[in-house]
Parts: sequence; C-alpha cells; structure tokens
Amino acid sequence: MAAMDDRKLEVLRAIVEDYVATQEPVGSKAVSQRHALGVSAATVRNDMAYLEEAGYIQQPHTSAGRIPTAKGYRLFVDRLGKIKPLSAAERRAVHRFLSEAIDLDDVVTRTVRLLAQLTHQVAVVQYPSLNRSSVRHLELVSLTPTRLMVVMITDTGRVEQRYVETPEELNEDNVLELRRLVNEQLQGKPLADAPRIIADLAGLARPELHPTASALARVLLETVVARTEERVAVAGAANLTRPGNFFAGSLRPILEALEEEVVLMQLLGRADSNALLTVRIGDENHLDDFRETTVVTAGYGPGSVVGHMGVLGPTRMDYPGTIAAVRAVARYVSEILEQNR
Amino acid sequence: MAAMDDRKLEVLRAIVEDYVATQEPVGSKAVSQRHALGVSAATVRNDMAYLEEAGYIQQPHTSAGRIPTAKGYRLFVDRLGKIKPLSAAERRAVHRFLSEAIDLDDVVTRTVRLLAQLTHQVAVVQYPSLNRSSVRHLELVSLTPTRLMVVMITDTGRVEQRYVETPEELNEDNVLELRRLVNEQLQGKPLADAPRIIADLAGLARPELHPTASALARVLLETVVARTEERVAVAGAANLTRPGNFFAGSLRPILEALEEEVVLMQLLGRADSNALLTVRIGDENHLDDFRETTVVTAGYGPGSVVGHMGVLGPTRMDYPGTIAAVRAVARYVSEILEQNR
DNA sequence: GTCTGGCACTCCCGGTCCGAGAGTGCCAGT
DNA sequence: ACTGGCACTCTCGGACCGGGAGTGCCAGAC
Repeated sequence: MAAMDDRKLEVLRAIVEDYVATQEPVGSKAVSQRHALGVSAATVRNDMAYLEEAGYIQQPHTSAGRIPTAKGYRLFVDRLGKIKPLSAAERRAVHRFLSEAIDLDDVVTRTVRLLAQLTHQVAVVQYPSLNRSSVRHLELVSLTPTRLMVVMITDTGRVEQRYVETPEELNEDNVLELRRLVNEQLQGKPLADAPRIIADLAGLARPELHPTASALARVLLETVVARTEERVAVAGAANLTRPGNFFAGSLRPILEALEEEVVLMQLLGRADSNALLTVRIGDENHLDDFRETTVVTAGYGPGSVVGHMGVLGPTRMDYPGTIAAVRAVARYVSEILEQNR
Repeated sequence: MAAMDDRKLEVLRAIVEDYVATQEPVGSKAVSQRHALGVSAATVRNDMAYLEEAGYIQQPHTSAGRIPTAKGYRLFVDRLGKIKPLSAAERRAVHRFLSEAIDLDDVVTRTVRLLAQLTHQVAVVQYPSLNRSSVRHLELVSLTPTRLMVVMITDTGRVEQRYVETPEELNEDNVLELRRLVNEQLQGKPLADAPRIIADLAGLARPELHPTASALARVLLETVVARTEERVAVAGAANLTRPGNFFAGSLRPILEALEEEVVLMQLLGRADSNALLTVRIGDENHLDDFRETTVVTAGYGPGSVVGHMGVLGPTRMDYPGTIAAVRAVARYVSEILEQNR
C-alpha cells in the first residue's frame, strides 16, 4: 500500500465525478458499484485510506463518505481530466450568438452571457486592454465654448470618452486645429508609446492654444494611462444560488467581490497570463473569500492576448465541461476580433 | 371602534417603524412602551384589532406580534412618512463623489454605487434615453476597406458605436464625404426626427456611393431606433443578502431579474413617469417575483426627464430615508447634466 | 501479497417531545 | 373609554432517540 497506482487514480476520478454530480460525500460502496473497477467495496476502502493519507480526499466527519480536497481537484485537472468538447449544437449556438454582435460592447456582453449560460456559473470578461492596442482615431467635439469632449477609438474597437474643461473659449477653427494636431501625433501609435508623445503635445500647438492644449494633454494622459483600471463585465450572478453552490453565509462576500473591479482583475489577471488556460483552485486564488472557489480563465485576442475571460464557481465544479466551454468561447471571440484587424 | 382616528395612525406608524428597525413582529406591549402614546398595551391591542380588520397589518400566526401589510406601508408613505433629509455629511459626500465624474459612463456608474451605498439596497440607474436627446456629432472611422465604424455622440454625452459592412471598398475621400453628409443632415437634430431624415439619406449621396450610403443608413436607423432597448446599470446586489432582507429562496429570481434589462426597465419605467418620485410597493409592481419588493424611483435629466433611477428592496425598508436619498441623488445628477447643456 | 466478506463502531440526520416565552383576545372593573 | 388580569395559543430552541450510511479492521480465500 505504499505507492500511488492506476486504480487509486481511478478511485479518485470516481470520487470527483460523483461528488460533482451529486454534491454529496461519496462512499466506497457507491464507487465500487457505479464505476466498473472490478473490485469490491472493501478494496476501494483501502485505496481511499491511502488517498486520504496523501491529502487528496477527506472526510467531513468520521464515518461519512469522502470528498475531494483542493489537492485532489488539482490532480484531477492535471492528470485525469479529459476535456469533453462542446456538442455540435452548443458549438452552433456559440457561433450564431456571437456573430450577431453589433459592436465591441456587444461582443463583450454577449460573451459574458454565453459563458454564464454554458457553464451555469458566474462569468467574467475583461474588456480588451487599452495597453496593448493602438490609437485608431481621436475625435474632439465641443459641448460648450469651454468644454470639449474627447473620444478615443482604438484598433480593438474600444471607445473611450472624456470631458475637458478648457481654460479659454474655443471657436470651431480652434477645435479643428487641435483635432488635426492630436491625430497627426497619435494616430496609429500603440498606447504604450502614447504618454511620451502626449508629453510633447502642448509644445507643438500654436502659442495662443497652448493652455488649452495642455489641458487636453492632461486628460489624454489620464485616458491612456490612469484608466488602465480595466473594465470588466459580469453575468450569471444568479447561478451562485444554485442549490449547494455556495452556502448562504459565503454568498455575500462573493457578491461584493463581483462589484469590485480590482478583485475581479486580480482573479482574472495574475502574472502567468500567457498560459492558454488557467485553472486556479481554492487557495490558489490567494483570496480569503475565494477559498472555496475555482476560477477558470483564458486569454483572448487577435494574435496576442488583449484580455482575459473566465468563469468562477465552487471548487466542486464540472471541470471538463467548464474548461471546454471557456476555451471554446475564448477562441471564438479571438476569431471575431481578428476579423476587425 | 368604528373609525380610523389619529391614535390608530400613530399605532400604525409605530408598528412600521419598529418592524423596519427590528425585522420582527411587534407586539402591543412594545408599542405602548417605546412610543409615548400615553395609553396601555390593552388599548393598543384594541386599535391593532381594528387595523388588522381594515387590512393594514397582519399576524404571521395566531399570538405573534403584527407586521404591516402592503396596504399598511402604502398608508405609511402616503400620510405618515415625513421624509428625513440627508445629513450635511451625506450631502457633502454625494456632492464630492459625483462631481469627480469623468464622463457620462462615469456619472452613471458613480450614481448607481452611491445610491446602493446610501440606501443599503440594490440600485438601478437607466442611462439617459436616446429618444429625448439629439445628435451632437457623427464620426466615421474606417477599420478595413470594407468595414466602417460609426460613432454617434448625443447632447447628453452618450456615445453609441456600430460596425458597418460596406458593399464596396472605400478610400479616405469617400469616408470624408460620407461623414460630411451625415453630419450635415443629422447634426443638432433630435433623435425622434432622425428616422425620417435617415430614410432620405442615401438619395443625397453621389450615385457611386449609393450602395454604401444605404448600408450606412440602415445601421444608423438601428442605432437610433432599434436600440431603444435602453441600458441600465446595477449595483449593490450584495445588499440582497443582508440578514432578513430576502429569504434565501426568493433570492434567485431577483438576481435573475437584475440581469434582464427588460424587467428592470419595467420596474423603473411605467407610464406615470412624470411623477417626481414614485414608490411602488409589493403587488403594485405587477411582477410575481417582486411581490415582496418595493421600488422607489425618480426621474432625472436636465430640464426634462431623460431617464430614471431608483432602488429596490424588501417592502420592509426604511421609507423616509430611502425616499430622501433617491430624491437627493436624482436632483444632483440632473444638475450635473445641466452643466453640459 | 492482494483482495474480499463480515462485523462492530461512529456519527449524522430527521423526527418527536416538552417547557419557556411572547403575544393575543376577552372580560370585568374603574 | 381605558386598564389590569387571565387563560389560551403558537413558536422556538434544546434534549432525546433510532435508523442509516459509512468506516476500519480482521480473518480467511485466491
């Protein structure tokens, strides 16, 4: 009984699968019957004792069935999870639903809903990051003589708008001139380079527009830098109430976290963002409120990764299905973005 | 014991106030002690019997205290609720928080959070309606030779974007020409008039741009009409889990409804939208899932009403405080929008 | 050595029972 | 018209208990 062998792994798989399906601790008898292992319950019990010793499963209390630990789930996804691809019908639905999208906002909204619906969990989608895109066009619109609106369109189709209070009254010609200037300087430039360019912007304007150009530059800078606070969309909060998903007590902190961009970004982001698909189980999130939560995320983007999307559910989730769904949706959204390059 | 008199009203007020504060049925003894009515518990009991007969209060079960019915709350807000104004500190906080807003999106986001925080309920804010605003500016940006992005900016500061697939390849001059055309025709026009103008748009373009202009017109039409499906922002969902706010069972349908724009619009909107402030209690919402829910809404906008905002909570809510908060925030947001006229 | 059937043991879960407490309705008295 | 008293009702929490599920271990079979 010293080492891990194939049958023990099968037992672990059985426990994970049954527990996910029934939400109840699974006993030795159930395992030996429902999964054709060809051994008796007593034997399974021995294997279970080993698995418990090794930290893959645990008993809620003496003389109850076993449930997987975080470590158990980890082993399951790493070595046992054969991802089950989406059905043809699902594939078609994804395709159709997303291809009806009307603009970038709509793509994100549809994506997040789709994910929530496919996985029956809470879905989170990060808007394409500004940092990695470049400026397609800048538009200035005068609202009042001393108030401008600046609209920035990026090549990922994202639109940012900001107000600018100008120190002096502007006429239509001034606005035209400024518009020409900022577009000349910034059009086509990656946002990463923008701060450097913006710093010199005011100096390039005619002297009498100097103060206004400075004000504009300040706002532009905020737009491209400060607002690295990325936006996210969330859907499927109602899934949190699925029977047994989260005990009522732990629901509140989760709901609160879902309204905190910062926390969401932390869950989605993390440094290892080049991985195609990441599964973070329980403690691996390093957030107290998410100790019982698994987050499955994938990067997406045309070519390079411009954002992340994912779903968030109890550690006892359908890993193969969830992973497949997230991967498929991320891929498809990437394709869509590719078309607008 | 035939008619309603002042003391009975006071008893009702006492019951509402205590019940809202404690979440527990309130008995005759509590009423006679905590509120200085100058009569004994037995007398209060008689009044309670009357109030129950008249349908303003009810007993959860024989020999428990009384709780207000929807009818009771209604009477309370109509005749007994003196709204208690926000504290100076709250006022300052509202002022400061909202005046930091950076663009329209930010105004809405901040507003909805503020409302949620002030009232400890779920807050909902409708984006300024497109219908009642007019076109400030239209911008065309070519993404690929056969793909345009059209951005529409309204005088409420709202920005709408859409993709247009063009039937023919366009060069930069074509785009300029089209931009000039649509702006000539639409700038300054109320969105209500836009469909009529758009219908004639294609006819005004040079013959070779005809097909493209038609495609563009089609999308513009969608933008101003079809997308009357108004957007809303929601915050404070976590407040649903406040102890005793909603029993776990009824939480799910509410969470689901919060993700359905249609339902939210129904709750916010309704025909009587010119009223300054509306309180809809329980059944008055005419929605099954919201039978235990009160919705407090107010219209906002510069001059005329361009949208609604409100909060949504259990019928047992702090009416005076909630009403005051919604009213104050709505007024202040209106002021802000006024500044951008 | 590995597996299996048997068996005693542990613990949870749901049901019942009961007493305390809160609140009521009614009545007789002021 | 109001009040104090009283019997009654109903809920709530704790104690108690038996059934059931699952385990660990052991002795025996292959």
